Amino acid sequence: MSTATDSTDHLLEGLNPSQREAVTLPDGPALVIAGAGSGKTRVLTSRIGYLLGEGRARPHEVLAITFTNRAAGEMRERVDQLVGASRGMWVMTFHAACGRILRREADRLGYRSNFTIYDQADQVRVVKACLEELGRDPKRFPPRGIHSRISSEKNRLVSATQFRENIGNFFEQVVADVFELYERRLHASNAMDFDDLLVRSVDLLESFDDVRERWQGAFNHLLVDEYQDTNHAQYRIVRLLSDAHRNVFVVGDVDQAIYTWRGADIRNILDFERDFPDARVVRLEQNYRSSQRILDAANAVIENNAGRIEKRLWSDLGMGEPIRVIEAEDEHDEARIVAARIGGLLEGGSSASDIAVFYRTNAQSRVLEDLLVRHGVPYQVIGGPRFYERAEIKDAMAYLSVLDNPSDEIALRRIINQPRRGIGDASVDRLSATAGFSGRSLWTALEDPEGAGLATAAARSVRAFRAMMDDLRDRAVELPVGDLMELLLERNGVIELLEAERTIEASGRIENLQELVGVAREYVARSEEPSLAGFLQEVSLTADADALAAADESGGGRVTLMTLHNAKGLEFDAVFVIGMEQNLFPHARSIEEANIEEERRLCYVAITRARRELVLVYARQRTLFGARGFNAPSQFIAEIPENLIEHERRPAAFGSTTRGGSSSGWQPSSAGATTQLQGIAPRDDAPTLSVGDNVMHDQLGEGVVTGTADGGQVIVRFRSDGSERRLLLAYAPLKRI
DNA sequence: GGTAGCACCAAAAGC
DNA sequence: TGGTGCTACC
Repeated sequence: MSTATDSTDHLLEGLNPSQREAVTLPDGPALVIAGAGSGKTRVLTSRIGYLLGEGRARPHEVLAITFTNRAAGEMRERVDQLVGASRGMWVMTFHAACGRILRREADRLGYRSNFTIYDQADQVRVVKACLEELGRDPKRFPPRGIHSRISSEKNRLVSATQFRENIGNFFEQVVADVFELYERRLHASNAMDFDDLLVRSVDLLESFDDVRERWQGAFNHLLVDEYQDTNHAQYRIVRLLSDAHRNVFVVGDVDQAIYTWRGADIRNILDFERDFPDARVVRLEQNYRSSQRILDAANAVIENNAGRIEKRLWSDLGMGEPIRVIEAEDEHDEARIVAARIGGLLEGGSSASDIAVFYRTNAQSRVLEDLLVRHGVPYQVIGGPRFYERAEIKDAMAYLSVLDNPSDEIALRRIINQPRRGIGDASVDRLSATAGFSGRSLWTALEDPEGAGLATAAARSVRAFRAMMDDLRDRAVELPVGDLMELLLERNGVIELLEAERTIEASGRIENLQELVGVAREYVARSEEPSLAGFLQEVSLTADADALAAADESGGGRVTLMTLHNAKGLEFDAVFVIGMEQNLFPHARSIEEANIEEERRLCYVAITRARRELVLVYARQRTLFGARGFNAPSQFIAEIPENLIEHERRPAAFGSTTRGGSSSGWQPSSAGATTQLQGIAPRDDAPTLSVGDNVMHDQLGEGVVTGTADGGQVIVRFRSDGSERRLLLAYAPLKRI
């Protein structure tokens, strides 16, 4: 019998022997090799519960690291369900944990604890500004490229100075110059980028013995999920924080490492046993998700990779259905096949939410969406524009950033003339230059606009802006952040302006802003110590507020479309992978860069998402970037043993319009309503319409006239889809209602 | 200061 | 093909 006491018995119920072994391991380093669908989250949460139940750790002594906020939230929830004790426990991402540590120790590094966190767009903007200052042509040196180089150097803990010592060509020379300037600018703005959160934490822990000891003592158990996704900086943090107690419990799967292109270093997991020679290693190979046939396919494919830890998934769910491989004529045929098969599954009683379609590149979703709409299949696309990247949200957040940290020049520049208040680029440049001369911040320069040589009108606007911000800063002291947000939106006049616009887009923006106020209120209600800075920190580390939440809540009853990368961690009864072609998947770029192994891992991830049914589709020809091309079927198809596959080949297409029953009644809608009406005789009973009239269109439904134009044109916004169309009065089937 | 037109480019995306 | 970012204009 194990040493489990009554309080921990229930944590081990239903675990298989390997899972149980992992959960109950003694203190010391541990590596859990967790295959897809092997219950790793369960092992992690049970392990935490077990440590608490055994009295080996108190909640605040546990640091559990995940890679996404979502995963952190789920883990916290499951720990709560298990032992109801996640309060005070650090269950969060690397970035959030580092941010928290850095806020407390900021002064050691010459930062103020209210430092701002720049997101990707901010970072690129700074790079661009640096290039301009250095007089480098952004065409020859694209800011995004320079930025990504700087970021990858930082993730490898290479400083600007170290980088300069090893430059080999002119491009790197420019990168080195920008790198140095970029770091100085961020520091001057009391700002950190995402990489800084990790890099500065390493600096902090390495440079200050007392700080290191304090944080090493703060936790006595460190757990890391998705360890194969750690980059070098994160690896150093794990080492630094676990050095004293060495209770480091990492879970991962090399075969699911699909993020090396963004800095993840699989050597971290491959070398774990070298780093910790006394590490206990547990393999979780029993899969609770898929049929054996699906696992056989996954195993066979991944065995072609060299750099891996030997592992073979098995399941007791039976052999299941054969894997279907289908040849399509082109991407339209492919979409038709998938839509029809999905239709069949739905008729057979499957739930749409149990079905997913994966593709390598986002652009592939479009054709399929068309077909699903025609077939009346409800679907959702994961990915796309994110809540916190929308302009109005970023503007509102920039206001908050300036209120909290007026040194944040990027944020200040963003809002100083937003909404328009007559402070143009020229004025801002003057203010900034004046500030630069006297070594002050742009914010300080706003106190004396005349001193910077601004004209009276501009100076007045600057004073008014500064007065408004000062006032808001005063209010920020007592006002909860939700109320503060509401107040500033009222004061800066954004809502009023949007309301005046009276367009669909504007009311969408208002809704977004209201949602943001709601998010802030919700933050205040939920936090132990709500603050403006805390809210900013949380938001800047959250990128996906709506996309994934929406997937959970409104996702019921919808087929899910997403990229292969987004599929990690999810599972569906039926999985379709489209675009199974050489050059598309594996992607041409990966082939060029000899990165086939990572693409193969992506394929492994895709296959192992399926519970019962897996359909792989390739097209003989496809239009890419406007050009038609032929590709061979993906090499990964050939890597699946033939006896697991059932091939289906459609008879050669005769002409696409006559195929597919449910799409037959559909009429293609051409781009503009005016062209659609070509060849129809003009009518003479056309109504006279003016702006504001409500109208009815035979095909497009109800709408409102928003303008008129020469040649008898009328501009109508339709209620059904919010689209605005230019119609010819003489032809359009319109009547006033 | 706003936008129409045009040239250019094109993988994936967490924090 | 379609989205984006810059220039040239109003």
